[in-house]
Amino acid sequence: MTIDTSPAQQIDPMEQMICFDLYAASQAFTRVYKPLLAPLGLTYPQYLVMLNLWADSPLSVGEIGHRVSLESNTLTPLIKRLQEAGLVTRTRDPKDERRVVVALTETGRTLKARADHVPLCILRATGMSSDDLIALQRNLRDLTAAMLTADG
Amino acid sequence: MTIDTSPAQQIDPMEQMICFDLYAASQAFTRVYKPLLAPLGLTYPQYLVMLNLWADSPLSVGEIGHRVSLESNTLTPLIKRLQEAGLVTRTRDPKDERRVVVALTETGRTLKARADHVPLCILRATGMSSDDLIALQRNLRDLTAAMLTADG
DNA sequence: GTAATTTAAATCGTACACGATATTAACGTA
DNA sequence: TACGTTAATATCGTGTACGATTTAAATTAC
Repeated sequence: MTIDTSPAQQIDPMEQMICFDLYAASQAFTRVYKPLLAPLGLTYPQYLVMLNLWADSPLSVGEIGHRVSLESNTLTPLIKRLQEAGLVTRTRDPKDERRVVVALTETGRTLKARADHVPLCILRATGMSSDDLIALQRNLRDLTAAMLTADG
Repeated sequence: MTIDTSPAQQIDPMEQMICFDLYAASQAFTRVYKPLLAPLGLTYPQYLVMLNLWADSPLSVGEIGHRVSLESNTLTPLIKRLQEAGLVTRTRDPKDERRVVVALTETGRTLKARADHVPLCILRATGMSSDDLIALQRNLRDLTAAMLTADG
């Protein structure tokens, strides 16, 4: 293959890097979410877990992990913090003692009302139209899919 | 603008979230970078720092931080690891003893040759044309700028 | 020229991420 | 039914992120 092998470093190293822009956008979201979630006592990953439980409770650790793309090594301590905050319970599934079932407590369920305004705040913070956001979302998903199937 | 204020939880909670797609895309990049950077003994954030030093050495901790959008609380331990790996030196600036100047060692400079293929591998893994990538990059930067100026 | 302020790094504590390994339960097979 | 395998969590170690505080040097104000 013939490839442009001109040194990358002749350009501003950060200028050319799509991954850096992704990282920056991701961080920008984190910064917007933080003041919205702090009054609820949630971090952003915790909010993602609660979102899924609000939609569907109970869920096993593995089911949550599948939805938020995290594994037990990250989720177990995170969910334990939610438990310490009184938002969820963790119990072994009697049908399959390997599974840990996470369920909302009444406190956890109640918190939902206080979180309902968050998505709209985020949407407005983007300053983008729904159509543009959906287009961007599609681009990001295509990109992600391509990256994950890349043969390296 | 007219906004759909229907409760978020009636849709798949993850489906609607642009921030989740950003996060996923970012993680996908991390996964593609890891096998490329592991042979060099670098993590992705460390690679970002090295990229800047390869372009411009020496740099102060603050200058590096400005370029990679990280602060000393993250950079100091990261740079100490690069120092332990023999890639950089850390010295106080005699002109301003508050500043710590990070400079490449000969080993650090030499590593550049082994990293030169990385950007091209990444570009190919995206499966996107340069034009599409640039367009996406522009979208992401607009989005980031809007988020950071949002009045919350 | 000293005190108050600002600035640059570092330190500390909390919370992700994630590879590797361990643990325990369920399952499949002889 | 004992045994090897698979599956679901948990644990451990390393490395970011980042808010809050600390330290020390430089700058400003007076």
